Amino acid sequence: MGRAPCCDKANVKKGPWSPEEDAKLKSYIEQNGTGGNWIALPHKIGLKRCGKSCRLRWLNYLRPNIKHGGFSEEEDNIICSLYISIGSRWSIIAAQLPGRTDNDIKNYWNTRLKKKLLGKQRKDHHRHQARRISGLKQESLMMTMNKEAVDSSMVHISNHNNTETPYWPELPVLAPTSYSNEDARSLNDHASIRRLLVKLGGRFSSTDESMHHNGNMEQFPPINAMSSADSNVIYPQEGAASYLTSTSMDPLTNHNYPFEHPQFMMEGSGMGLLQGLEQHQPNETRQLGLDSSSHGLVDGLEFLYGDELYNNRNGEESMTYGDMLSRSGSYLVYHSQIMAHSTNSNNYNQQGVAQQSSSFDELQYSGGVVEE
DNA sequence: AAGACAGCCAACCGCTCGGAA
DNA sequence: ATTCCGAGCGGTTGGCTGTCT
Repeated sequence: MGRAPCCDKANVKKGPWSPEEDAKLKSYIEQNGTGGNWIALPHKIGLKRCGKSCRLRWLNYLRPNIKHGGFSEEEDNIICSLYISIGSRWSIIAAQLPGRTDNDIKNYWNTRLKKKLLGKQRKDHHRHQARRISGLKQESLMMTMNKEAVDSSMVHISNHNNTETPYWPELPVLAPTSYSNEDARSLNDHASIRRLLVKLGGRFSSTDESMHHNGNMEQFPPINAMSSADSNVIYPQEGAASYLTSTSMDPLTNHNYPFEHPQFMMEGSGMGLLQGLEQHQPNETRQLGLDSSSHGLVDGLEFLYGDELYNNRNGEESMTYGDMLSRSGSYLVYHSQIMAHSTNSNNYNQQGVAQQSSSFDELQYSGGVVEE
């Protein structure tokens, strides 16, 4: 026997909302809030609508400060990079874009962004194909060697080259907003952030865990350790230094991204990454035993890495796929922090209005040290 | 001018999760 | 410990609109 419906389908109106219905719902919620019960709400105000439908209408359309359409380039970048990091978790992505709803972003992705990226990919595919081939054999060997790490869903955060400023897409500054004490406490709650990341498929391995004492590093060698003689493995540092609490530095606009100070590694990030990539290159990423088809991994990341990736293939300093993964993993961590922060700082008032706080200032985590 | 097609987006559906009983 | 139920989420659908032929 199936589950009982949430409302009487026969007496419920479907389809587009009329202005009158909108007005009724909006004025009621603005005056009284949702009352914490969407199912009962339509009966209270005499709407022949399902509670779920009311909730959706409010959240996606009637709620104050909702933006529709007109996505900026910066928003595009955030959506794309988060999608690659975490996949289709639209609510989390939406939390990073004030005024945007998950539904809006989902629609935008499905109708425009995906095509935009795939179009670019197809175009660039032909342009770059020849260049790829030359570097492919060596890279695929490395990736095969790293297969075990990937199979373990592990991307170990490492740095391609400490002295080199990597190319990262420009990201918008998320304007700091004020916090209540409670918000600040919650933001400083490492455990809650970690829980979120665990929930998202990742794992903190921070200084309070035994990562750098118990041989985990050996168990999960850094993915690019074999791509260079001096594996720039970053180990967590004892005596955690606050990174983002330094006030003069904007954590987003300069290049001192959190992943330059990683103190943790992520499990599952590789799978999240690949999950996202599979949308772009299903056949190729599916074979992610990372054989010669692993160049598919690169496709779809071009917008993150620019042509540098391909251009470098001609030079001596060519970026390896291991580097790619490392950077991607770092980027994931970076975004995971955004997510963690967002989740902890987003709260909803009684009316369901998102109280978005985007400051990074309260998000503390320990710094890292690079072993050369 | 009109039919076909594609794109877009609001809304629905069904599932999972978590809290309350 | 179990069941129930509402909230929330992501995937999908259907209809409207614009463009092409």
